[in-house]
Amino acid sequence: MDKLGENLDRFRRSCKAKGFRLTPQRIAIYEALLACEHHPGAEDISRAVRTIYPDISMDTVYRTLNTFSKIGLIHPVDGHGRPRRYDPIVEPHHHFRCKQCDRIIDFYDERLNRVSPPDYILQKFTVSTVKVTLEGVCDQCSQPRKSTRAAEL
Amino acid sequence: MDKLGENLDRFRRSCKAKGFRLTPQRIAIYEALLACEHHPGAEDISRAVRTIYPDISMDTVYRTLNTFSKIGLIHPVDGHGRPRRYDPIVEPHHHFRCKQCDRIIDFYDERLNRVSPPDYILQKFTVSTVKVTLEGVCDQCSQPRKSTRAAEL
DNA sequence: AGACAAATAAGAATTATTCTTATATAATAA
DNA sequence: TTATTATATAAGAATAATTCTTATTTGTCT
Repeated sequence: MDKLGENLDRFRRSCKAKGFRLTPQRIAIYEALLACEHHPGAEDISRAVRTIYPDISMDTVYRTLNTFSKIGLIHPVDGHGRPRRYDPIVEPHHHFRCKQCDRIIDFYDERLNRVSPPDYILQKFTVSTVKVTLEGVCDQCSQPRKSTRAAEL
Repeated sequence: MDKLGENLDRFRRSCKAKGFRLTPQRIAIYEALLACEHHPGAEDISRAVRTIYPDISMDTVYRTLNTFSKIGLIHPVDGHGRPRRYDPIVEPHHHFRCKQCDRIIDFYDERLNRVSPPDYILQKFTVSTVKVTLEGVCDQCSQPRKSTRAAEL
């Protein structure tokens, strides 16, 4: 089975397992999540899904993203965020965020996966996640002409 | 000079240097930033400043935080965030965020300061900041009784 | 002290998100 | 396969954080 199929399969199983109904809206939203690169927000998802279901409501998009998030099918990027953006990739990986166009680009690095907090922190707090996030300017925005900037400077 | 004095002094010089006026509101807001632990948001700042200037407007608080942020006197926590929270400490350090009470606790670690992105990323992107963020449950919230939780479970 | 650009207060406007309610529908069992 | 029922949905109101607009005030530099 290919990656997309695997994901869709996991999605169906997760819904079943938790007793959530497999509605066309949910399927379309999950497919849009997988298709949208650079970590879509509710608005991106809504736009993508509307090409198939023109009457989908924003509320459904938000509610569904929250639902998926609760089952662990997707993760909100950063923990804090508004407009909140989501990541449908659940395997360990890291993020680079472009300060200019606000794209968030995945990357994988074994070394970073193993970054660990200092002992005196581990003794005091229960640490469940360690996130390494890079910020800077992406390849597209570095080229003065072809920049696809979507955010303020 | 003590730490507080140093900071206030840097603050005055930064304002002068950029041609920003030294208004009582700005001074009060900057002092509140230094005094508030765990990375205050606009509401926290407003509450603190109101004890001295009861008529300060939320707009002034927001506008001033944006101004400070632009001069690099403070940094927004996380990059994305709403309610946005600020960090008046500009020396390199790291954050632990408690998922239960939402406190953000500073910690220092030389090893983490030296975490570096993989080469293939550095070749493609201009990386200006590397942030290591921990999430989990803090010491206060681990003690079932005395928890000071302020956020949803 | 006087002039002027910059900062402020007040409140309207905007944006992202959640809530409310009435209707529709997926899953289940008859 | 249809009837039942709990769950999901659409529509739009409500909320929260932030920004914008405008008229007024106030640092700063003469």
